Amino acid sequence: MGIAERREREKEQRRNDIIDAAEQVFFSKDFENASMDDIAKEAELSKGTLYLYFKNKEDLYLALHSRGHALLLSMFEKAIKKPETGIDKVRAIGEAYYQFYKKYPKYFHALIYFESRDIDFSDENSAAMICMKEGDKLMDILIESIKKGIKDSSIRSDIDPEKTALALWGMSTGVIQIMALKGDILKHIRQVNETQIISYTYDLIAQSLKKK
Amino acid sequence: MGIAERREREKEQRRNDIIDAAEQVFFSKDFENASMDDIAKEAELSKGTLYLYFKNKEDLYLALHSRGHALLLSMFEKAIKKPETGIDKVRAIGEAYYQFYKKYPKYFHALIYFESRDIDFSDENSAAMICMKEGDKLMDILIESIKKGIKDSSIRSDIDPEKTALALWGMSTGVIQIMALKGDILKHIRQVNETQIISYTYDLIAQSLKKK
DNA sequence: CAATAATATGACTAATAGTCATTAATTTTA
DNA sequence: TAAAATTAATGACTATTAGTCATATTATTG
Repeated sequence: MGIAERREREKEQRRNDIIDAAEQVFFSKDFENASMDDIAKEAELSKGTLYLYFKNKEDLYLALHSRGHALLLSMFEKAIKKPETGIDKVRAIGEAYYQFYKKYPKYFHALIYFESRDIDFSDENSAAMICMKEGDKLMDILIESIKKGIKDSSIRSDIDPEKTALALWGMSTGVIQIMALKGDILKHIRQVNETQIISYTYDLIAQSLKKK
Repeated sequence: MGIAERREREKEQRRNDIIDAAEQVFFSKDFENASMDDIAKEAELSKGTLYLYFKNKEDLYLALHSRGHALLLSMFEKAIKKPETGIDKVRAIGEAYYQFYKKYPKYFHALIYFESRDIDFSDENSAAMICMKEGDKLMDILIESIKKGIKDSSIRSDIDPEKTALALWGMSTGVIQIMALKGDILKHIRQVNETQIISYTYDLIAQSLKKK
């Protein structure tokens, strides 16, 4: 059936158009200040139509979250290609994460926005759950790089790859987040610069992973 | 003038009563789902009165943020008393931070909630700015402990206390935050436990600070 | 070209942040 | 102490907006 397929394609297209519009609006105002009417106007659709494609405002925002994840994932995949050793791959992932934040600060913000909200994960097929699983792919890349590092002896063999990946993930997110929000003020109050702090932190972390 | 003083006291008292009510409501529902009408009812006041004491809903929430900061500060101050060496003080601060999250998860949430929002710091005397300065006190304790560690040779002398404190702050917040939000699911998906990850992370960090 | 199915619409509802004219309570003054 | 003045409290009201649903439009099919 060619017609059914075309309709499916058109539906997907429209869905994407809506996300495009949402991106425009969510990125110019923030989640709270962006209204569904704004997005509908931007998409040149009625508000009701938005709700045909997305359960609610949060669901639509999570679609942006997904785009951000996909973007970050591709950056991670690219980042681990060049470095030879595991430790260098890990470091490259960290660097890619920071570059992601620098290039796409709004996407970074979208990612962490939901990290700081209590989300309902009870529904196995909710958009939130799908996001969670996407995040897992990022973790897997990190875990594999750590394992590689243990094998090639660039990383201490007594560390646990999963726990370490989780720790690295939390630590790097935390530091980038603090700089994202307070970087400007910290530059005034203390004499520190964003990039400085990030690479300083990464150095600290790398030291504790490296085989001596 | 005794009367003016009493009025001042009464005003302060009422302000606190409102924060008490807000705490009840914000901690049972979350920021978005708690309404000013709810809080007014809880405080047995009219909604208009709330706006006599607080500029807006965010301002009222920031009052909770302040309480959280004060609580955390007292825990930090207590934590650094016992340990002798600087590195042990730093570790004790980290432990206190985690204990704060375990004991007062709602306060922890209130603290990080605003870390993930873009806040307007343009007004020097805004509640947000005051919060920011309170956070600085926490940083100072950390910085002093690191300096102490350098002096007593428990911490490497080639690190920068300010940058390190900032890095530690971001890292520990990030890890606790990830466990706060996803700890339960991670327990299912991966075989990791919250306390485990936190102490594992702290060990990693401590290793990179210690003098070898 | 009906009849049917799939999409889209926007007026409407309910909820709620924040305001402000009015009322109540307290303090000052004469 | 009683009127005037100041300060505090009220809640009806406005504006905004997430989400719904009966109706209208468009596309498909027999």
